[in-house]
Amino acid sequence: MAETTRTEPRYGNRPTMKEVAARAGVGLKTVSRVVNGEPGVTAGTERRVREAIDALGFRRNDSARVLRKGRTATVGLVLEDLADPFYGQLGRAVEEVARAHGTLLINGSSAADPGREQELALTLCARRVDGLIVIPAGDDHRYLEPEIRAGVATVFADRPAGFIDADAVLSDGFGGAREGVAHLIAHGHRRIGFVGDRPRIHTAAERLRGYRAAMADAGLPVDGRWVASGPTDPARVAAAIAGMLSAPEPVTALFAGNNRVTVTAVRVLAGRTAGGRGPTVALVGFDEVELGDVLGVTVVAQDPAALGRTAAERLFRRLGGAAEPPRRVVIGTRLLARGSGEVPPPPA
Amino acid sequence: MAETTRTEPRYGNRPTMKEVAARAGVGLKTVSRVVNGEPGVTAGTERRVREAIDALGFRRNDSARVLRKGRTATVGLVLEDLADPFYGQLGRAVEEVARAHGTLLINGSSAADPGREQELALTLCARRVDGLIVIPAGDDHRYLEPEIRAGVATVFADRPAGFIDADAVLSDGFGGAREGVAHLIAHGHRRIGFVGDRPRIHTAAERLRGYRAAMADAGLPVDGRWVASGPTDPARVAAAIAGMLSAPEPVTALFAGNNRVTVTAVRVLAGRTAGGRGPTVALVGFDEVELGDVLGVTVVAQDPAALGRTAAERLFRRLGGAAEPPRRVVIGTRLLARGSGEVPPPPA
DNA sequence: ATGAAAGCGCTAACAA
DNA sequence: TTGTTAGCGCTTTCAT
Repeated sequence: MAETTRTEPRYGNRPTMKEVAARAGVGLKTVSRVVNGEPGVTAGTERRVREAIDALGFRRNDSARVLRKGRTATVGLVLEDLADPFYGQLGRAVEEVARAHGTLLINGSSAADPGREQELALTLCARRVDGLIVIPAGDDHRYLEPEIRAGVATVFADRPAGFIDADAVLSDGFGGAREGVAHLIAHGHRRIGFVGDRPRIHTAAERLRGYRAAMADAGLPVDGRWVASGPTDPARVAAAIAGMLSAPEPVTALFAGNNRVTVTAVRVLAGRTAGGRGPTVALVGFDEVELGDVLGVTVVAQDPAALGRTAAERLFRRLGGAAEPPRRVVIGTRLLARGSGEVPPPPA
Repeated sequence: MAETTRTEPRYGNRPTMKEVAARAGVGLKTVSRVVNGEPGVTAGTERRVREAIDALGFRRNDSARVLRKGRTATVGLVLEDLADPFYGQLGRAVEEVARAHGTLLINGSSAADPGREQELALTLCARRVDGLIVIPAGDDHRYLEPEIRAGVATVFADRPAGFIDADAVLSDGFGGAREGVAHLIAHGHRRIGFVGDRPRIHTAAERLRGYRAAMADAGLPVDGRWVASGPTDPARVAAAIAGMLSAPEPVTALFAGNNRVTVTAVRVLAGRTAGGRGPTVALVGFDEVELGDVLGVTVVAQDPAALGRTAAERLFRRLGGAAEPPRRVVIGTRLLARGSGEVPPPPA
């Protein structure tokens, strides 16, 4: 045989352009032209090439194309959990914008683990995504500096980047929480509990800040036992709520710092009412929950799709060459009064 | 200059292994060894290489690697809608299995459009995914034959493939629907409505078949006006339900063919009860809805995570070389009685 | 309108 | 232990 080295790859046994060219009796470049719809091929030649393509089941190898062209037409999205409807909606919105730009989206879950966030983001960079949208799990993003310098457009969503200056698209957690808590105060509550995520999470901290601001605005004190910040697994949340409600001076209303907490709070409060024990407790949740309208759950709604869409549009503006300084975009929230937040406190 | 051709790519301005090698004063292959953790490099050499890597901000270009190695360590997942919690959970389960196999998952939404399903699946093949999990939107998958022949392992999930013989992992829609409807019959209902998706969707057809089987088992007739198969947007579903309930001989119970229908049905029925008009209507839904437990919605629950996990495991078994004939795996459902399905019909 | 040659950044094979 | 060479499948450049 003629070859000196015979290395094995070949992806199963996929035909290459070279083979298509041989079969069609044309040059390699002509096949390339046909495959990419470039001009300069006569109808007859094109037909012969297409026949060879179909006969061989040829499909262009995009890895080789990418290697040569330098652009992958791919963007990455690092989110927290694909199974969470909030991120699902956000991701879907990003996907649609990417699609409109002829770009493939690769998304992956960090599972709220900073190490996984970094691993995933860097894996995507190794695959040479043109751009990256990150929903931070960690709070230090300096690891992305070399990538950004090398030209990977990067936008942060839902939470800002840590220790680097970059675009960010956020919900108004402070304003939303403040409005939600003020709503409870307006309905007569004075002892209001806050149950939210770990305070090192930016969104959680902002919402807690909004809670404190609303209380301060009304001249109300905040008892330390009314604030429960930590992991939002059902067990911990249920215990925290139970504690606040069984204290000598129990809270008469709850502000839930995210949708996981709201769901658990609804369950706990439903159980209390069903059992007939204790008075009805008012509830306002941050972020929407499915069927919240039917259940009458008052919430401060975010717009996850707007968050994703805005972040993606910003990313593609950058990819298009926009060189403005990094900006922070804040997306407003909406208070949806549905019943649970309008329950007055029991008469003293 | 020495070069004859100077082509431009270079991905922004990323250093290559060659440049790292030059800076570290070693050969290209030595850098490759360090980057890939291969043996045969002294500690001192390795240190110098690592310094060069850090100084230059080098990151291996996986496109080039893939081109050479022939395996991408990537699998694709074509699902219907990332924002739907059912698919979100399924996707997340696939992601975890892929991760455990050191593989990246690329998922994308078909938006229930067969054309988009095909476009997305073939795009993933062009990127040379090693394997593919498809949740069909269309019902003809012959377009995948060349890909499968070329070695792309393919598994279908939630719905079977059309016109090709391939692995499939499905929920027991027939058995689940039959059980759910039998449950309503056991509670005294004789006129039961079915609201589901378009019958050309395999899952929808199976569930409708289960409904008919349960009715037949009990010797009950099925009035054509009790069956509404079509798109499950809220408007159409609400209209269908309203029609069934306002007929001269109205249905006394509803079986909802998917979670979208269940949500709309809950809304419609809640509205009726709130208005005080008409009797309470029993409801059993196929597939879980969030907060369904709190709302007391009786459902036939699927296990989307099990579906995803099982499909992914099957895919990786194939990638590992398993050559068994294609198999269909059916995952059972569970009836969760929570109240709405145990309401008796009004006295005649 | 068509094709030959070079090379994208990496890894496999082989030599030193 | 380390380096050199060839080539993965494609696009770019330039010649015909």
